[in-house]
Amino acid sequence: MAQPYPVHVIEARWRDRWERSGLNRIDLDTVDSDRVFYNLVEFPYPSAEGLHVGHVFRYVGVDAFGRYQRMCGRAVFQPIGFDSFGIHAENYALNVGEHPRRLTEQTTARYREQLSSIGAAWDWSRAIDTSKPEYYRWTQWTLVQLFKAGLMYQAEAPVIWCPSCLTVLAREQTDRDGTVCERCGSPVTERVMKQWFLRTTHYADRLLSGLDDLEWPDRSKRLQRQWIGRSEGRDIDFGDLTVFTTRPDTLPAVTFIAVPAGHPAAGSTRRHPTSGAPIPVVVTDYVVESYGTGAVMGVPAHDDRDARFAAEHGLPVSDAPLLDPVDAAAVGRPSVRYRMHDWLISRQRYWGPPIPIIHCESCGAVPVPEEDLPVVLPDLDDIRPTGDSPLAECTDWVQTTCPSCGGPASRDSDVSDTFVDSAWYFLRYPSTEFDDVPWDNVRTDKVLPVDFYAGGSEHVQRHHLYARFMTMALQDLGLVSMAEPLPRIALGGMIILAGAKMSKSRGNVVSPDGYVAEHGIDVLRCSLLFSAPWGRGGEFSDRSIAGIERFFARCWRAVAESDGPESAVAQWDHTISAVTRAVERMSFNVALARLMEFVDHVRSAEDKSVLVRLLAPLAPHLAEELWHQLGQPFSVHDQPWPEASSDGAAEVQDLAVQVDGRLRGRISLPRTATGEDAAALARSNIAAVPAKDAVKRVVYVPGRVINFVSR
RNA sequence: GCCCGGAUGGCGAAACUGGUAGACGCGGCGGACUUAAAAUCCGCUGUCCUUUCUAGGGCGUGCAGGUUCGAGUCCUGCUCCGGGCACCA
Repeated sequence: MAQPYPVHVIEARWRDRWERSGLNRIDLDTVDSDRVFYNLVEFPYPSAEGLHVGHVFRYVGVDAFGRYQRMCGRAVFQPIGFDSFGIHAENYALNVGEHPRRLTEQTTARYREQLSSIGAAWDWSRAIDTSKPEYYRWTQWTLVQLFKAGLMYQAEAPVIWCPSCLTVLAREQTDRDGTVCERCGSPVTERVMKQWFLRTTHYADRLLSGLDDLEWPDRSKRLQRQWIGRSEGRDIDFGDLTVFTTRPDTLPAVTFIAVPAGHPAAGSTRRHPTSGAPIPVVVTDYVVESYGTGAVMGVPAHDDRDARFAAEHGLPVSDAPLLDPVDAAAVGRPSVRYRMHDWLISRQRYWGPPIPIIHCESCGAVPVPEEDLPVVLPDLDDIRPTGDSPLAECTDWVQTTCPSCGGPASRDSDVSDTFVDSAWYFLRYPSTEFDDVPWDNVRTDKVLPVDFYAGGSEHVQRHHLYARFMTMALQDLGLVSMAEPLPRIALGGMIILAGAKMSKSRGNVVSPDGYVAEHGIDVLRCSLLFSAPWGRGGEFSDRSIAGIERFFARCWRAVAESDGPESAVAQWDHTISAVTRAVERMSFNVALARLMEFVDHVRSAEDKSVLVRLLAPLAPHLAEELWHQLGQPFSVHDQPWPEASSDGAAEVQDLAVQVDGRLRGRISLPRTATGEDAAALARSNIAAVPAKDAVKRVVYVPGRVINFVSR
């Protein structure tokens, strides 16, 4: 469908002008802290398939929101970057036989181009890339700080191992409930290795209580609470064997103690702490070694699982009376357990920041001195897995001297989890030009916390939690002043195709490129935003494109043409407040609907700039062009957001007339009319309204309904 | 198993805090303009019944109840779809 204007010429022209004029950048040195609006969206992992329309949907919603904030007078800081380290890139590189660095350069370049083409007001001058030494230097620095503070430690832990691929797998790289390797289908095994952990459990209570004050979706808070999984109970000693229970009142009815296979006490007995009776310690398949004390009281009379197990194995059931609350509260010792574990950050992989630790026979684990950072990831030719970390093969790199004693030592050959990269990246954006500190405290205090963080629900348990943990830890170390970096989060909906999330492996990725080439980015932006509320998402469809193109053409003509006498338009107020409300709650579909209703009135309007300004966050290029056509100075995006001049109460509106709650007609009168006026008007216009003495009650809701109740 | 979200025309959806269900758009049908087409514009478009052709009425937001003058919205019990956690003591 042809537009009445040259779409691509206009879009290219204005995007170029915005970039040259620095429209999307703010001066962080001179800006007033109160005006800063840090509008952040989770930075993408640059995958090989390129940006798809689901990304575009998420990003343009965030962009529209940021542009709106800017017109409301905020100094919007809207950076973007690339989360380019990680297993996904590494695996893809292995599959196609390329080096991850080269592949990442390609995919990042393509992402940069696509992200630029969507017309979002990114501040590209502050872009970050987690796989670049100038970034991961500070990721490593952060780990060194945590290590020095005792928040990073090494311990033996099981990892998932694929005996066929000779590699450690992440849980996400397994199929069928973590039992087989997703790449080769072989059954996976467990292997115990020494690994690095961050002490997230130390912050469990603060991570939990901090949630109360956050402006997050209830869903997010619930998921994080569930993930942290705080559970209060008692530790009870059965001799040398301690159990954890949340039901100390059932202690008298204990008939066995359940432990997992391999437990040293399996097969023995312990004395019951109160009755002294011998209690067998039995192996069950339902006790988790790593939770609680790894041993559980078996109470068949009060627990279904214990009852089933007792029945199957001929164990006795006790009907001893339960303890009353006072006695129960005196049993054992109070104990709090968490489902959340410390964060295992070691990855026996290649494509990540080397863990900045040197192992020395005499000094133990020594952090790399800050002046020696970054520990640069060596450029290995062959990163195919051999059964050990790829970096361990690189002996020139591994062999080093101990920073503490100067003796021979070796570098840790693991890399850190990608989630470490993204746990602090929001601190880096405002300080990208500093190469002597990870972030400048004046900058950080001015710009953070993030005013609006737009993410996906897939990141609630991990990324959002790790970001909070990291910030709390850094606060305790005196390195940042805030505890909560992301006080306001909104979760964007996902765009799916044929019922599934878009991904290359499913072969259902829809690229924005074709649509942009054919219709321009503003049309794609608005048709995506029009098809569903931003927070919901849904099945991808290009059906709304035709409607958006017609709407744009009507906007163009409404501005370019005039008919009849020009007059002030009373309906502006209604439209302005409706669009404002819709944008505030990210319902851009409704904002567009209200503008569509209104556009034809603009032809005879005195002040057409209102339409153009309301359109600016949604269709930034078209609005800029229309603004220019109106003879207004560059840029529409610097203009104030229109304000409604009245609440519209005096306007004549329709009022529903009901009898006993059933609709019987409609009358028109201002919302300011009294109940008497409304009742009289209804009675004279609508035959179904009963006589006065037959009415027991009249319910009048101004502007909505008048209901005559006869029963 | 536990927790959560969702279900509204042919389709995407709207409905502020319990107050006119289906805004807006797509698609469809009919019409105007045109030699014709495209584009554009106008009208109709949940469903059933009655009709003096102008309307009037019944039903209708997954199902069954309830509260209320009034329920898509609140409550109870279900069905289906999506998501999270999962032998977590």
